[in-house]
Amino acid sequence: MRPTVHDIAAEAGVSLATVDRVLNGRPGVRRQTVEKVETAVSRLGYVRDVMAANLARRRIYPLVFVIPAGPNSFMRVLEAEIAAAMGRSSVERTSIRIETVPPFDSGAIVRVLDALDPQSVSGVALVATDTEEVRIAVDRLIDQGVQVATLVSDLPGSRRVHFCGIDNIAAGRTAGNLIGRFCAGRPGKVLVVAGSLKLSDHMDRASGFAAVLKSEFPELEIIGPVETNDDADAVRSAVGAALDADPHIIAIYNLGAGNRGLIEAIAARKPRRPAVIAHEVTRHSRQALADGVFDAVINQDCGHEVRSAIRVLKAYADGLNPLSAQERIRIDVFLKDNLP
Amino acid sequence: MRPTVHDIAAEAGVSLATVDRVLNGRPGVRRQTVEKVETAVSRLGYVRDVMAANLARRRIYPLVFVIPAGPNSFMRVLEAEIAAAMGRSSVERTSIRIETVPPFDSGAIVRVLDALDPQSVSGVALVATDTEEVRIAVDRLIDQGVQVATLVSDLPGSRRVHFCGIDNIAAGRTAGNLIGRFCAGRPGKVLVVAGSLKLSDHMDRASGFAAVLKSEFPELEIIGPVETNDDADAVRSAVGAALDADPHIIAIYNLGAGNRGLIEAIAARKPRRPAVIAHEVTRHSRQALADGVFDAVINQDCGHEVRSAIRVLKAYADGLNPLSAQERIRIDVFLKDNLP
DNA sequence: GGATTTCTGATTTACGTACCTCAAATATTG
DNA sequence: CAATATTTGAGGTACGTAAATCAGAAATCC
Repeated sequence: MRPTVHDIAAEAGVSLATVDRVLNGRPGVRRQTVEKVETAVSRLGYVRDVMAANLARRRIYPLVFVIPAGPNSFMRVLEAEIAAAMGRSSVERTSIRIETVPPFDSGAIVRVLDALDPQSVSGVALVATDTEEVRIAVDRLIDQGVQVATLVSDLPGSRRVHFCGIDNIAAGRTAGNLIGRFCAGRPGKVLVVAGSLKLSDHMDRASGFAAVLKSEFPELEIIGPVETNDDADAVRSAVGAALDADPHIIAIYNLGAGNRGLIEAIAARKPRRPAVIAHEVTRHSRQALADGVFDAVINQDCGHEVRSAIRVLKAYADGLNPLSAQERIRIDVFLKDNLP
Repeated sequence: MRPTVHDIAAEAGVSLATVDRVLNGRPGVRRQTVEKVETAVSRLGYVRDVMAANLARRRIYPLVFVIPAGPNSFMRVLEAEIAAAMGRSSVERTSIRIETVPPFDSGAIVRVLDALDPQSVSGVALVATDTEEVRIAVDRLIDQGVQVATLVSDLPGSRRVHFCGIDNIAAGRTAGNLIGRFCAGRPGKVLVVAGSLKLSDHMDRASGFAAVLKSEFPELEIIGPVETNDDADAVRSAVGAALDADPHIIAIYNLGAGNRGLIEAIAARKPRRPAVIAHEVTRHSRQALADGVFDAVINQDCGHEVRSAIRVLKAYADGLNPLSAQERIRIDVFLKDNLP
């Protein structure tokens, strides 16, 4: 049987009320007594029954998700996953709010973060733009006792408790390795398309990709990265222009969004068939895989990311450590055959 | 606020005791009254607070995992994951027992299943051998009210509530697609190595692989599948013999265990460098990826499988439906760059 | 030494559900 | 209609914790 607060009280020779004060960090207990209780806790291996505790304190976890607005389908899928989590909130004892901000606008993120009431929010998950002002706003929230996790794009140097996303350098390397093998020794050029190199995730993918090509596939030469601000139309014209200008392009790596534009650009140049790798399974990329327009899609499971963010924020709010293996987001590689 | 049993009682115009009898399927309630309560439940959207319920009934979930013994490293990793889950059992309110049985021995599985006391076991997860006697034993357990889930290898035709594993046909197709692209149009032969075609997962992988090669890469000819009973030494000699006998083998797909033997066979024939795809990330396959001996490894996350099995069995034991997106096991594709 | 202040104990109520008992109401049977 | 069986109500205790109150004990101050 696992020990209860009663056992702790008996073991420490104090009353239940005192144990409660120590466990919940309330004042009014002498240092000596605190230690007695703490040794009893560790001797008996007591762990608070979170369910009973939540029941007793009628706890709910007020969480806020800060994500970019706009047409980016990945972000819209992310939003849908958050909405799905909101549907489970009564069971999971959460109360989730979504705040959308204009994409690539760190000022807007800062304003949202600063407007939060630290008393009534226990955790925040945000898709971060990697700028100093966001970093500062995040650290300020943390100082106010709010748990902050980054989602999809990390904020290195901040004190966020967790990053719910993939290792984007490794993702870029994976794309490089696949492109290299798909080209199978044939020399040529690889067009790299990015959204914005101000996003740390895009930057990381580009550098991982370049590193692998340089060291393992020197016969492939990189063109780009071309920046498109994740706009499908910009992707279409950029890719189209590049393909028309250079017949030696035998592969394309789109490490950002705007897959629709990429698909259109390739479709308009039918007979050519470059090896194509893109990111994120969406309606468009799924179709492109099925049609043989994309060869592989690298994906992060945003359902997993959202659920993980919720679990992690709840755990930290309770002073617990999340299960790291469960919270690691995989770099999924999808061919048309293993699409979920 | 979510509704409680009290709200249901008030809404249905009956007493708390009656609501309790209906919700927990206890006798002594007129059909009419049952219906009154049930309409109140659905009108208010009542869902039982599982935490409070578990607290009240001091519930623990006694679960049994039935897995093969023997040196198969994947199974040993699986066992380690189960052991890790046992370490969390006080928090998760589970009581987990592991039963190991000789591999490929359906009689032994049946004996273990038959020996279970359905009163004191709420769920069973088993790595099934696909035979009629196992199917019958599983269905018998289910009739006795025990929740049964299959793990890693499914038992089609049985009434198991859930399969915690991957779609192995799709996994085989994925391997075929990758091998085909890695060979990039070069004609040649592909050696397929299997453990036992009596395992439905191995059979499925083989057929998925063959289907893709036939339809999309007709320039590749399949040799095998060679059966090795998942024994590394058998794999080594079989692969070695095949490579020596046929210089046209340009790729190898090992869809079963025994990767150590595969690595040894290839290492002994240094200058040749076939494209190699294997299954499951283990110590050996991880090293082989890093060394460039394997090109890709297809993996199922067995930590995920174990955690999922536990969640699913608990959910069904409570009469709830698990979250399907969360419980879907991915077909992971690992190159050396995206290894976890 | 008395008045404070600080600490501690004892006790109670509550969370939402399970499960038990006992009595009362209603339905069924002979 | 009485006797019985079935159904329902009312109320309680328990699970493990949180949080509150109130009274007493101990330490500190002047």
